[in-house]
Amino acid sequence: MLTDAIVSGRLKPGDRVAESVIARDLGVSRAPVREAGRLLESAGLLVSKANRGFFVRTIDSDDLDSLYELRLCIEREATARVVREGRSSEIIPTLLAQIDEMIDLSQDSQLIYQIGIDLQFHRTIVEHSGNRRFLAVFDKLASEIQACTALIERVFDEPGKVARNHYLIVDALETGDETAAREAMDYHIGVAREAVVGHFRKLEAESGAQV
Amino acid sequence: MLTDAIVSGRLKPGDRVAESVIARDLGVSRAPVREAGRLLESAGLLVSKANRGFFVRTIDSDDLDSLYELRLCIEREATARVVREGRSSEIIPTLLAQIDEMIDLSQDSQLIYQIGIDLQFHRTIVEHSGNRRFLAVFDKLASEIQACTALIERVFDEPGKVARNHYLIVDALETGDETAAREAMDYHIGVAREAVVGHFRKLEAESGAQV
DNA sequence: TCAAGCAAAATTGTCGACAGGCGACAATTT
DNA sequence: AAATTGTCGCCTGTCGACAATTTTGCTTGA
Repeated sequence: MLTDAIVSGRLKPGDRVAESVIARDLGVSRAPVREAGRLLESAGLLVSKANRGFFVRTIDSDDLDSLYELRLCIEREATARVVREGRSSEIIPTLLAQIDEMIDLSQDSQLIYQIGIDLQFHRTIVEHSGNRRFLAVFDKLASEIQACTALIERVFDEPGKVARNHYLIVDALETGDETAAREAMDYHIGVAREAVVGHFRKLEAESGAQV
Repeated sequence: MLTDAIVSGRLKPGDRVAESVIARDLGVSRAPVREAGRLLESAGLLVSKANRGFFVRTIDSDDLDSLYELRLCIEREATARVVREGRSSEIIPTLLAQIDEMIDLSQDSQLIYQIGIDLQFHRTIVEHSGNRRFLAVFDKLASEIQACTALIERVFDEPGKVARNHYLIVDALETGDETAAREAMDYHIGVAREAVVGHFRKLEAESGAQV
């Protein structure tokens, strides 16, 4: 719904999301708002406290680091599976197109949208890993990562370089070597993890406590 | 709530769970039942279809296998982390007590309860891994695994042996070798995966299609 | 000036009711 | 006899209202 858009950018972590206010704004009853709230809660974007309502989820850098470690576990295996199941050639055209799009967006300094495509690139791989559970977990992660990166002004110093780094993954997929593919993804996510978590720690230091 | 108990045993996968019926039975309005339903949905025990309501989640053996592969990814790293963070000695007494309990239950042929403690054993490790995200994913997995194993009559041929196999994990934790610990968990879950998924495939073959 | 207590406002949790959608069954047609 | 259409009933999705709880703001006293 529209609520996603709101959470993605406008609202700050910790902000209260009163269901009665949302209901008034959207001109609907509170019931559907509640439903949507639960949905966003299970997506990890909101938390609900008893008798207090919904709040935009706060996240500290340690938690974000945990998130990236989980992501690493999933995508590492997913990438290996794509190779093992022989799905590489099938998805490489899509992946290349997504890299192109990232590069375009990096030139226009459309960082938020670039990260969106970035996550889609990774989703394509996970989607074709043949493990549905991986995809379900990834989708939850991705929405949180998107929300977090939206908070950081300059996530990457060289967006174009980040975009082009994805070629290494495609190259590894092309070799057909399961281990090489796994390690390429390992490295790739490790770099992202360091960059994003690092920026986030800086943000924390500036504004005190959790964001 | 009570709903958990119902799902855990009584209801069969695919069964419809009409919120109005539940509401009547419990003597409350439909609103709180809906809430609980959403909760169980996000726990992966129910699925909801538009305008049709909730159904007990069906699962096929491939999906169960995916579940175990995900579990493997998580627990493997969690175990390594416990060693790396030096938390082993702190949790070993708890783990040993849980193994004792499993052995007791295996002698009384209380298989369902034994599996409950089994999952608690694994949860203890994940809980102390220092990665909150691992625990969140594990808890979701665990409820589904418990529900699945409840469907299988004889999950393990030698419950006592399964219980004692956990000693190998504790031993590996004691060595303080990260790799050894990871591999011990790898092996342990691999065995369980084979057994549970195997039994499940048999169950599928007997009763046709998905369970 | 500040703290504590109290009352009013706002917000959530729950309720019963109504409208719309879906599936099942019966009636009709081919 | 099989297939299609029409009808009925049950269930969900949504609504407005009330009760319980929390928050806010004001008053009162030191």
